[in-house]
Amino acid sequence: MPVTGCIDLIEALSSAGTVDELHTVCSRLCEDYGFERFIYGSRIPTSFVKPYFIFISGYPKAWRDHYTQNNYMVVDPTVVYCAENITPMLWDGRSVLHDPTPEVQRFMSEAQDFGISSGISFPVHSAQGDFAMLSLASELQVINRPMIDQVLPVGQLFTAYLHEAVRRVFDSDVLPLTRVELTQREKECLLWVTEGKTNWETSRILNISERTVVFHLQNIQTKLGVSNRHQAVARAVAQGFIQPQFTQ
Amino acid sequence: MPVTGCIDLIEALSSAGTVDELHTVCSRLCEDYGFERFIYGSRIPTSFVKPYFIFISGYPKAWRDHYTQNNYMVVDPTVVYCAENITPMLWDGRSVLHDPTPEVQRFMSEAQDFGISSGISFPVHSAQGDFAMLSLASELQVINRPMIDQVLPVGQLFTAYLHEAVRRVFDSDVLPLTRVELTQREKECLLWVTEGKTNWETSRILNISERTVVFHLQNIQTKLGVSNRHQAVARAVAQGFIQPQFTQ
DNA sequence: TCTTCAACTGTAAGATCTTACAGTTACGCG
DNA sequence: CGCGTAACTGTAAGATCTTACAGTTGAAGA
Repeated sequence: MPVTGCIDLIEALSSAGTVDELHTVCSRLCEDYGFERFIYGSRIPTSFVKPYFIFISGYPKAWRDHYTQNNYMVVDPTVVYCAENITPMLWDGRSVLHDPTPEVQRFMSEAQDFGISSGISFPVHSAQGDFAMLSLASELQVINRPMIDQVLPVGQLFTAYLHEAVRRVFDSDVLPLTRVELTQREKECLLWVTEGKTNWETSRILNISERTVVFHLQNIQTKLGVSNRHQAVARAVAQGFIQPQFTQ
Repeated sequence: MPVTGCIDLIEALSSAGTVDELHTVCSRLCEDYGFERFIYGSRIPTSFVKPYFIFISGYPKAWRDHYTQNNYMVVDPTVVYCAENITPMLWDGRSVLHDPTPEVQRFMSEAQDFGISSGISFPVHSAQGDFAMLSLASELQVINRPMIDQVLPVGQLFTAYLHEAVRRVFDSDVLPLTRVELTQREKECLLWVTEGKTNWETSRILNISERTVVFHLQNIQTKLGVSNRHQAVARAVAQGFIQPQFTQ
């Protein structure tokens, strides 16, 4: 059934330079694998209370508006699932969801009114703390297994490349996501903070004065634009500035 | 070429209950897609300084031992790449790596002495902060494109299911990774700490006394088994106990 | 050579967190 | 009705972080 090779689609993503081009590639994936609609969304941990969201929507505008107005992200079972998992989720009006709450049932039935009846959602989580997902949707009441089996591997890979492409496009085009760099020493100081060490303890570990530890941590706070050490730790960990060590 | 369907392999993962069974499924993937060797590894952020590692190795034992003794995780370009990225990495002795350092060149040549010459590595990052990767390796000097194009989509999906299965097996079998639960209120308090708020500010936001904020944060520290608030924040963020909000 | 930057250091007042003490209230479950 | 649990509250001493002041040193690049 697929007329475009999976590799071709991925190359198309890599060479896309605008959101519109990405939209087109997603539409092609949809068509090729027998779905009518798609939507991509991602959440960037610029803040925990008010993160930054990116959407590329192939869903009906009316449904998107309704969705946003009702803050359906917290209800949508595909979002809830994908935020916690790494494997795809199949969904349709009935069988797939385990004991849906009335709220979720209402949500699914409303979606169906807009032609979003069944589909598959692919989650992605990045080392930089991004959460992204791509949903492919169909008007079919019940999910079509053979169709799914075909799109399953391709979709998972595609979604990873799609998110990578989105970040590339947004980092160059749309400004609000500025990446800062921490120096080696700053990361070292921060590492020991995440391990529960005090300034003094860290100074002994790194063999520098306590004042210098404070100095580096102050610089981190300035660079990250945060108001205290707790926020700096949260931001740095969430965005992958420091990762668990490989060295034992 | 693949004799086993991709879906069958994934079902085999889901029904596996031991590490040995997972090992067998990975071997089957290898065979089916024309690779000789595989290795799966994951890093669980139990601590930033000394995280917990899990390996399922289909690599020669001698090479594994040599690798561990030399702490090659910090040199291995596939690990370095996968720790930062979400898309697969193709590798072989020459072309694929951009300006390898002498250290990396030596590493690649040593690997080759053990029959690890080229291959593909699939990264996975989970919402719980796990980092995992699966490498499929071949003795071929130069990477075989048609072979790769076939395994690319399947490998990405398989790796996600593999990691899920590994966590399932380890959570039930091997004890050291005990998951704790934070209450709703505890998460709320922690959320505002990650946003840089003081105890007093948080108390105003949540409409409780400052003492109660302290109380919840103390409970979090006890539950997570950490020594202060910074470590609690780092651990909670790293392990996905709190995620950026979906509600605007 | 001049500039930039990482890395480093000291003092001190004030803000905030940590820890120890000792409780109350409301809810669900057996 | 007892038990466990989430959620809540007060006081106070001591530990730790934050912010303000004001710098030096060495290496890399223009």
